[in-house]
Order: sequence, then structure tokens, then C-alpha cells
Amino acid sequence: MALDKSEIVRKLVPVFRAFGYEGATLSRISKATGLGRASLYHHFPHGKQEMAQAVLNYVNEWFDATVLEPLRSSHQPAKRLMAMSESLNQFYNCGQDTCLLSLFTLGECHDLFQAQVKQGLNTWIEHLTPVLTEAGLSIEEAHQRAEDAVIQIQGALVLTRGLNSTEPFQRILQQLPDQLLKPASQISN
Amino acid sequence: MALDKSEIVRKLVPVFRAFGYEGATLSRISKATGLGRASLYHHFPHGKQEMAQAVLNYVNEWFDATVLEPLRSSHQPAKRLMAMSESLNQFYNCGQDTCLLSLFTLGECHDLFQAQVKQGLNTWIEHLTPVLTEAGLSIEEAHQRAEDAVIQIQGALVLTRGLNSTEPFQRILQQLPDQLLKPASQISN
DNA sequence: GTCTATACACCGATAGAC
DNA sequence: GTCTATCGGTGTATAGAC
Repeated sequence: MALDKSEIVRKLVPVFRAFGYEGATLSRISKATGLGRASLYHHFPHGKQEMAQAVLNYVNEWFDATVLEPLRSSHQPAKRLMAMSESLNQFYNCGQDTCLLSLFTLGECHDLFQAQVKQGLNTWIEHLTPVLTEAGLSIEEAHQRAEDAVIQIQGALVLTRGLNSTEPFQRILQQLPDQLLKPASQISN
Repeated sequence: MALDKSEIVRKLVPVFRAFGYEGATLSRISKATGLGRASLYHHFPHGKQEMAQAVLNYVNEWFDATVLEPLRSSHQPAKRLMAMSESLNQFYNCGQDTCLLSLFTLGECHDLFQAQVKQGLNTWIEHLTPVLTEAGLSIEEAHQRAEDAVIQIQGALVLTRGLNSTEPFQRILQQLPDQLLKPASQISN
């Protein structure tokens, strides 16, 4: 039996995360799993597309269990947001690992996974929003700030790669809870 | 003589911007320019890498002339920032076009262009910082907010692609000037 | 300065032995 | 369930005619 399927998927994740869809060639995948091309097609009859789908599903579950789960707890909003920041730092390896969702918006796989990328981002935003309404923000303000949070995290990942420094990602994570919870101002916002 | 070199580069830009480095195949480049493979190698003896370099240089100049130039003017800080937002909206086609710098941090070309990507991002940040110090912010606060601005723009580009909506990018651009110029608070920031 | 033709490596995918 | 061998297609890059 050699390898459990979920174990294969687990080995596939870093390949897609590091090289993106097109860069995740069967050669690299073969090397990462230790399986030959034909064996891979035995486990994934639809080939690379099915592998990418499996990886996306796996990472989505992992993200839900580690990053979104703290948001669903019954602690204070501030505590839940700080827990998310800590989980994000782990999930993205201090900002040095890429976001699979953002990678899958690029190149030829853009159309393939567009619906799932959209859903993944919206799920994240929709988990953040009620935390902020519980903190006293209006539903509109909460949704907007939730979107801003995701924007800042994605942008920080870009700068962390581009500047080759984990400082932007670390700083954004650290300032996020206070920034999201600060009282809404009618005037200058 | 057929085509001026700068005209060729101009036609190359959308190819690299849409497909990234690896996705910008010679077939697509050939179609976009109307030139055969051999002709391309006549103009760019070092092949695709030289084409990408030319595109990066061209886009950097274009970015400097349209986005950074308003920041160097002698108008009020608020006016300069609003001018940047307007230029960004044009440069990124309402958020629907990608950032070449962020694309060039991915895949096999990451190492090739890392230094130039870093320089491009830092140049942008360093153009924003003095605008914010002129507005009364400390140098540290100004630099941090300048970095935040770039982070938000990059993140908004990701969400605009991922959610298939120009709303995030439009909103970030609109709220940027006020957000960057609001008085620094010692307490909740 | 552009073309046609082609070299050679690698791509994703499949056949068939074991 | 994994292997070796191979398919057709495409990738980047070159040679040589015009």
C-alpha cells in the first residue's frame, strides 16, 4: 500500500505553495513524494488538476482548523483576534510561506479555481465580521474592517517576500487586533 | 527596421503582466509582438531573461513617471497623496492589472529579480515617507505608514483578483490619503 | 532584421509489465 | 500500487537562408 493518500497530499502541499500551479511540475511532485509519474496518476486519475484540488481542499481545512477556529470561540473579541494573529504567524511561517489562494488567482489556473478562491476569502471575512460586531461595531463597519484585515495580511505577505524580511508581516499581525477594535470615528474615516 | 526596440518592449509588458515570468512563453510573446522567435533573439540575445529585464525597467520608469512623480511635487501632502491614488487607479487599471514586482517574487525568477523588486518597493516607500513627515508625522511613524500604504495596495490587488471585484482596490485607494494623514495617537495604535 | 526549420529538454499524460 | 518506457505537445534557444 506504501502511502496513504492524505499523506501524499501532505507532501504535495509545499510543492504547490512554493512553485504555484504551473511551477508544480510532475518532476518536482515526483521527487517530493518519492512516487513515479504513473503512481501519481493511479492516485489522481485526473492528473495535476486533481492534485491541486486535493491540495487546496487540504489547506482550506487546515486553515479553518487553525486560523478560523479561534474566531469561533466564545472568548472576548480581543482575545480571539490575538489568537488568529498567532495562528497566522504559524500558518504562514512568519510570512515566509505563500498564500495558496493568492497563488491560485494567477496564470492558467485562475479560471479553474476562481470560485473556490473567492469562497475561501469570503469565508475568512465572514468569520472576522461577527467578532467585530460583538465588539460594538456596526455591521457595515465590521465587514469593511474584516476585509481590510485580509487585505493587510495579503499585502504583508507580498512585502515580506519582496523585501526579503519578515518584519512587515510580523508588524501587521501585531497591530491588527488593536486596529480592528479601535472605536469607529465619524470624522476622519 | 520594422520595430523600434522600445516599441517591442511596450508590447511585451501586458504579456508578462498577465502571465508572469514563466507563463510569458515565447509563443505568446511572438504573437503579441508579431515577431518570430529568431527575431526576438536578435533584439534580446539573452532571451527571455533579457526581455523580462527590459519589461521590468520599462515598467519601473513608467511607475516613477506616473505614480511617484506626484509625490515629488510641492503641493500639500493631502493633494500629493490624492494624486497618487488617482495615478494608481490608472496604473493598475482599477486593480484589474497585476503588480509586476509582486509577480517577480514568485517561482523560478524570484532569485533573478529579488534585488530589483526590493529596490522598487523601497523606492516607493521612500517617496511616501517625506510626504508624511511634511504633514507633521515623526520619521518613524511616517516610514511605518508608508510601508502600510504599499501593503494595503498590494493586498487590495490580491483581493480584487480573488473576489473578482474592483471594490476592494477602489475603496483602499479612496481611504488612503485620510488614513495616512490622520494624527498619530499614542494610545490605541 | 525577419524568416523557416530545427535542436534538445521537459511538460502532462498513458500503456503495459510486474 | 509502483515501476519503466514512451507518447504527442510545447518549452527555450539556434542555425542558416534571404
